[in-house]
Amino acid sequence: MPELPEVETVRQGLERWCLNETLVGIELLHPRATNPRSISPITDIQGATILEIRRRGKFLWFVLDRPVALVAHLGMSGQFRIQPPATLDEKHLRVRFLMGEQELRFIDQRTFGWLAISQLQGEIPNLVQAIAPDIFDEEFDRRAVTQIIRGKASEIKRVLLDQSVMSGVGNIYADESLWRSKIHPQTLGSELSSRKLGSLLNAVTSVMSQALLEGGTSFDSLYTNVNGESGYFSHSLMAYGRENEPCLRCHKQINRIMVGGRSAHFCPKCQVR
DNA sequence: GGAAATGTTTACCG
DNA sequence: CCGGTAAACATTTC
Repeated sequence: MPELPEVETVRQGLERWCLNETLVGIELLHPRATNPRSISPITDIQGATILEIRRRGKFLWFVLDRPVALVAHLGMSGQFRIQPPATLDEKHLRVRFLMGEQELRFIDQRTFGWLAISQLQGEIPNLVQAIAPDIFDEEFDRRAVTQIIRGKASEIKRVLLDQSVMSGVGNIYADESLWRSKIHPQTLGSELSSRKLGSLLNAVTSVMSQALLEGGTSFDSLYTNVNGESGYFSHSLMAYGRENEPCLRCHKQINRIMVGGRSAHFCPKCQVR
């Protein structure tokens, strides 16, 4: 469940089920589930109590009754699930956390996701320090981000995916935001006016807010909330995954090109360079 | 069989 | 330092 609305959906589910729970048992089932930058084995936090679940962009972390946090990134296919201990192990179960009544399970088919123990530096774990605030963060500075983007000689789609500029936007919401604000994905950051960037940031906010209300985007059972339920936003996609289908504004066919090594979907009539 | 998939990091080149 | 590309990670699906 990888972009901001999906990760926030997971965070809310974890908050509902894990707050004030103590991790009485931890079982690691796959070596790649631990990020190499973890300062200690995940099993070291056995006995810790979860006080808070926080998020910045696509990164989640559990605040514990200890000076370290448990950080998680879902990568492409990571999931957290809450299950009764009697439930059969999922095929790609990577880490099991035994809590009071339930198990918290980290499941990940492609193993690009990971967990890590990280030192907290103020509010933010060390592993998340290089990640810029996302657009819903109190610390998000619209004016500063606009200036950073205008200083980039790089294609706007790449800049949107750059988590050190602003975080949380991935391939789906980048395409959707550019479609909504009528910007061609290969327009250079330096070519965009502050006004145009204002409408882009508004589009990022609105598309991700709407997706969050619908429980995120799921194309299949790989992307679900902690109860295994899918979100509905895939029905609202205007550009992503709609190659050769008519633009819902002007009816011209949606194009797909590669930008920064990722697919970019856009309307060649509405989104001109 | 080939290509692509909601992501990040690193190495390398200009 | 900046920007761009390719590869790496692993599994599944079309």
